[in-house]
Amino acid sequence: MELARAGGPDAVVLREATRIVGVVPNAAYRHFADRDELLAEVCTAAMHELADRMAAGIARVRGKRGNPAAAQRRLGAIGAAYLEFARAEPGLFATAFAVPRQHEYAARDTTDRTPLGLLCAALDELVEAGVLDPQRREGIEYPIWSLVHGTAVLTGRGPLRDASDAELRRIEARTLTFIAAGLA
Amino acid sequence: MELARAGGPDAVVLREATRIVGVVPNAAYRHFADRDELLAEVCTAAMHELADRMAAGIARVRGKRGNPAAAQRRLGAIGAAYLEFARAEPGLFATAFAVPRQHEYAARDTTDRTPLGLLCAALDELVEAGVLDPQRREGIEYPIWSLVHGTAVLTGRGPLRDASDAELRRIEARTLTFIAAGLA
DNA sequence: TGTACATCAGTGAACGCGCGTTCACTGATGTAC
DNA sequence: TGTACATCAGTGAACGCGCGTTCACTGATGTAC
Repeated sequence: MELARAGGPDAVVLREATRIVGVVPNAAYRHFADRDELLAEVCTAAMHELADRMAAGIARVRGKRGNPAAAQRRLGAIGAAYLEFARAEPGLFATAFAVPRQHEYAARDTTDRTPLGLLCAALDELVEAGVLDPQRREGIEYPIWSLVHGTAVLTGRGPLRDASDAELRRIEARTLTFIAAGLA
Repeated sequence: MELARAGGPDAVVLREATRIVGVVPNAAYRHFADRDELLAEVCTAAMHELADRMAAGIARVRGKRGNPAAAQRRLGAIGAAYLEFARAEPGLFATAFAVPRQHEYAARDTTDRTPLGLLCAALDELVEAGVLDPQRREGIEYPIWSLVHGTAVLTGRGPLRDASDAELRRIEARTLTFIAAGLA
């Protein structure tokens, strides 16, 4: 995780990991079949870290379930936490999306706190609160996820990475506004 | 370009490139300062390739400038070309976004066919055609770009990569619909 | 209560590999006088 | 018209590096009888 945090998935190097732990390189093979398995576990952990931060963002919003304003703020908190994680931890963010496949962590089951699960729950609440038309609910998690993810990628490692903090904030704000417009 | 097409930015290996050309490895240093400079040029070329395909998609749409329906179809063609490129050429797509910074290719100047430039031009036409409220025009290229890019990334190398063709088509369709909703 | 044995994390040494990069060089091509 | 010289793409040989991975091993810990 230390390596991924500092340098992304490519920095997850088996020998270096054993060095950090203070152990001889081949000792790693007691715990992982090979380098790929090590990386896969780091990726999964990074994805959980992201989900945890999103869940924390949601938890910080007061207001009981079903309240329209609270439901909207919860959705906003999800997006904000996602973007914040990508900005604060670019290495972990890149790593989270480097290997694992969908079924491993994007299940709709919300109990295991996956990013997609949390988003779906928030959207369901929005329907429940009467903010989002039930007819528009199905599958709308994908464009929303894409929008936030795209913003994170373009402004992170992507072509917009050189934007100033002010520009960045404006771009992120527009992203969240656009989602609101798309839901209305 | 061959290497990037097949394996993304990491596959752009100096020695392998010289092997393909049929030349001794150090001959490369007659043309590039080092491996990074080689990669940078490949990235730029990949980005141009993307822009070219987008431009070709636009050109395929009939209807004169300012016509509302044609303007909308042109915007749709841009998004479709972007997603099509990401799907058909995942290696080049990843490479295009691996290194270059914004100012090198995302200028608003439309004459040099950059992705952002083409998108902005299409949005300007949408305003001109009376489809998009001029007040909403400023900066709206960013969420739109993010949305399409996010979809390309999540369904390409990302967690949604295992989706079936049918699911993929549905996700892409929802992406374009969401954009339309966001513009209305 | 004591002994034999299995388990298992870690050791030490070594492997082959492909990489980027440096060096002094050659030999063809074009240019100046 | 011919000769001297600069330019420059490519050569051949070598470097050090860090990587993932394999091998036979040790030594502590826990368990069965």
